[in-house]
Order: sequence, then structure tokens, then C-alpha cells
Amino acid sequence: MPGRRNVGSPWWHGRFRGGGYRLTVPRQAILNVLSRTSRHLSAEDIYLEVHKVHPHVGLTTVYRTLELLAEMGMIFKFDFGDGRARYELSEGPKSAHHHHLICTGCRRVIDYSGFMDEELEFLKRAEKGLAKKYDFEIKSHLIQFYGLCDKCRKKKAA
Amino acid sequence: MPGRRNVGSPWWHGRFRGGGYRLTVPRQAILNVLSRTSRHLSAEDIYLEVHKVHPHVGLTTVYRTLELLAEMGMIFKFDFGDGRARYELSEGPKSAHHHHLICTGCRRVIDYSGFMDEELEFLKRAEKGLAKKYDFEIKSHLIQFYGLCDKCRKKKAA
DNA sequence: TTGATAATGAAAATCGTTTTCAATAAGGAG
DNA sequence: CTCCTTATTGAAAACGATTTTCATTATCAA
Repeated sequence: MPGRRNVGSPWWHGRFRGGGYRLTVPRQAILNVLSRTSRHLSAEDIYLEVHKVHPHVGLTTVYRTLELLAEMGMIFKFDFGDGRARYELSEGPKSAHHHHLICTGCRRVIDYSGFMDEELEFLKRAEKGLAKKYDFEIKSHLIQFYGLCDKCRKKKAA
Repeated sequence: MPGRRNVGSPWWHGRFRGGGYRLTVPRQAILNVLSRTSRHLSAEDIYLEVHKVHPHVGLTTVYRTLELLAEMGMIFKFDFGDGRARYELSEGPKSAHHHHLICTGCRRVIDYSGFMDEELEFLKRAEKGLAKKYDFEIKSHLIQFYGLCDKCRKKKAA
């Protein structure tokens, strides 16, 4: 198959070799799913999506891979309060640094990425201060806003 | 028992009457536990603590009460990533507005309440902007920092 | 091509949390 | 103070997301 040597070998391949990990079919499939969506997928969402192409891949492997990817820093794991974890690619073409607005009415999650200047300013100061005050090295942060989206606000008013 | 009329009747009593809720022994016990600690208690922690004084109070009731208190806004529910929810009184004598530093090494959680000026500034702008941009009414926010505490950093270096 | 071993899948186990349902108790009415 | 309505409770069972077990398979360095 000339010219196909690199099919299925995108930007993340090098990451695995480094850690002594193997780049397997299920792992590639899971990364593919994550890199193609901007939704906030649960393990089962990912499993179902992978299952369309690779019916033999089990849910267990999805969980294991997600754990590994999170450890490697390639994905983020979120808790939006509905009892199941959600996953997002932490880098790559599609993903920009962002946070989440969570509607407590309908559980809808809105990504937002504005106000990053203010945020950066705040974080820079906070992280520096915290590092000194508590001798704590900050690696990452989580910011989430809770409230009511337009629809739920109207529903409540009615 | 003269003089004991108000024992077990602290500041939160009024809150229940208003909502049509009953102020029961288990609820008081749970609130007492929460108001006496500055730790981040899980449902089971609270259950065990309540159990010392009221052995008949069940874990189910603890969960139900915590859910109610969270709904009423009297407590906050946190997820520090260890698979069990943690609870904190949201107001009262002991509690000031604060956030959490979570050590990903040993799972220790440090409260911090400094840098609130910067935070307030950031939040004010963010909330105003988000409200306008997404027609979203922000009710609350969650900020958590992840990293390594001094001990885990030293352990890692060794 | 081969071998060591990392990775996998199916099923069972785990474990925090929720539901069920009959029994109990809070607190307003009388 | 007593009675009555019904919110609340406790024990046990159910639930559901995630993890573990263990025998089998597949990756990839030599």
C-alpha cells in the first residue's frame, strides 16, 4: 500500500514511544474519536463511537486508555456533576484553552474561551503567590461557572 | 431541664421552617458535625462522626440530608477526584470564602483564601462578560488548583 | 521472524450513591 | 397536652460508573 504508511499515524504517535507505551488500534481509535469532536464525551460515548468502527474494542479498554491519556496529559477529565466523567483532548488542532459554563437547570455545558487575558493575569499572580505561601507547585487549574442558561431562566420565570 | 431550651438550636434553625422542612435530630447532628470541623468530610466521614452520638442514624439519611443542605445552599459539594464527594458548610462562623489546592501526589487538599481581591476582579469581569456573551446567569463558580505539595515534590526528586 | 511482555476483552467485583418501602416522629390543629 | 397528617427515617436492595481479574492476544525491539 504505497503512500499509506502514515495513515493512522497523526501528531500524537511520538508521545507513546517516549513513555514506553505501545500504540495500539484501540488507543488510536479513541484518540481519533476525541480529536474529531468538540463535545464533552463520557467513557461510554467514546466506547459507542469507537464501537462503530472497531466492534471488538471493549469498554474496559476505553476506561484504561482514558486513564493513561489523562496521566500522559493528553486529555483532561472533567466532572460536570452528572455522575459520569467527561473527557476532552488537551491539545491539538481543534482545542483551544477554554473553560465551562454549566447550566444547573438543564446540565448543558457551554465552552467559553474569552476573557483569557484577565484570567491569565489572575492566574499568574495567584500561582506565584500560592507557590510561595504554601510551597505548592501548581501544575494546572480548573475553573467552572455554574448558573442558568437563557432557556432555563425563561422556563423558570414562566 | 431549665436553661436547656435552646441547646441544639443554633443559627440555622430558621432556614428549615422557611422551606417547609422539619428540623430533625439527624439533620441537627449533621450540621453540628459540619460546623465543628474545617476538614473536607465525605458522606461516610460525617456518618461515622454522627454515629458516635446518634448510633441509630443511617448513612442513607446522611446522603439525603447532604443533598437537601446543598439544595438549600447551606453546604457546598466538592469533587477532589478521589471518587467520593466532599462537603463543607458554605457559611457560618468558621467558614470564609476560599478555594482548594489539590496535591495530585498525595491527594492532600489545602484551603486558601488569599488573592481574593484579584480573584474578585477577575470574576466580576468574567461574569459580566459571560452573562452578556452567552446570555447565561452565573450563580457560582469553582476554582481549583492542581499540583504538587512540598513533600511530594521532594519525594519525586529523591 | 520471534519472544518478552504490554495490552486487551469478558465477566465479575467494587463501591459510592440512590431507591424502595414500611415504620417513625415533627409540629400544627384542636 | 394529645391527635393527626405527612415529612422523614432506616435497613436492605438496587443502581451504575468504574476497576479488577485473568486468560488470551498483539506490539515492537532484537
